[in-house]
Amino acid sequence: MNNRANLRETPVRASVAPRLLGWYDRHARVLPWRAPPGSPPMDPYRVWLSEVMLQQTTVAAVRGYFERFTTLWPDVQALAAAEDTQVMGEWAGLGYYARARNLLACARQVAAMGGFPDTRQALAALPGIGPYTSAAIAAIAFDRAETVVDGNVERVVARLFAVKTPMPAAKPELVALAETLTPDRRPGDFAQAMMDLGATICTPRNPACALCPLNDLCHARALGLAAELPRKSPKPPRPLRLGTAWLALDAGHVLVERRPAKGLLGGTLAFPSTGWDGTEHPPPAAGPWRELGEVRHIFTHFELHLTVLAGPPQGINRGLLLPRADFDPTTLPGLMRKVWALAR
DNA sequence: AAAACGTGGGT
DNA sequence: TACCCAAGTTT
Repeated sequence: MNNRANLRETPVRASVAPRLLGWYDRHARVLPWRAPPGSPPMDPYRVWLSEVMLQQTTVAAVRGYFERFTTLWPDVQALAAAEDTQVMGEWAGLGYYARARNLLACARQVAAMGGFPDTRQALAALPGIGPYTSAAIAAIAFDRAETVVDGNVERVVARLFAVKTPMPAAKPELVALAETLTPDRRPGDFAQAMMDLGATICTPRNPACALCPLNDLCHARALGLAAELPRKSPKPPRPLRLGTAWLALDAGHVLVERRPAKGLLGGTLAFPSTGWDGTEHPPPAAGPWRELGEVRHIFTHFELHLTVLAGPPQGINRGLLLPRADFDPTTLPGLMRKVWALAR
């Protein structure tokens, strides 16, 4: 019998959840969207909002946004009634703007339904809620025994069972293994415990195995492989793209435009620019233009160098000429904040 | 099913 | 500096 089959057998496998829950009772991080261990579940609205914000995003980055959103919109009905542009403006800087568009679409569906559905399947039918988020809301907000698999859980499980298959090919195997660990009692706390363990102990590099409540069960540790798992396939190189942005402004006005709803920075407020894939666009005003400088920005799949030109807001052929008093640069995405910073 | 989709912090 | 990574989803 190999090690993995052995670990799957009951006594060892069944000890994971109690062990982890005991650790969580003592070490759970305190977070604004989280109920204390063993407490009644948090409001589904806050669970959902935090989970969407946390998709591919750090806890530190989310805190302020979560605070502002819940202050502005204390429940899903309030959010459903919000203006699209205000929600996009409040999301600005957090990234992955499809999340904001889906968030609002989801809020409106949920408000129309009279509240959040309480099953994973029904949750997964809503915009912006996929396999991870549906399981997380079902487990954390509704106490359902769903298995929640994010990047942390993948790493913990890959190490616990010493899965050497590279990601992302290993994903189905890791999900199946994770399912064998999910307890019927306190599944929400268990899910958060797995994620906390991955975030604080079972970290990508330099895992703190000596502090891990599961260290004596961990096959990767026994094999001296903990820090090397999960393995990953090599990433493709990041290409460089070039473009131009135009800052048409004077003492009283700034020219901006709303980007198309789909695609990169979809639905966000921006300064007019060329496409960044070689697509040319004419200047949005008559000029003359002078070069302010260059902005460099790293996206997930390419690097952008944007030449920024400044000129008077005359002979305008597109966009929206905003009075400076109505222009708030904090409603711009990160790239466009860098462009604006050049003007000051 | 591979690629698109942001950003900031850590090493 | 360069690269990795973070509570993924959509098409």
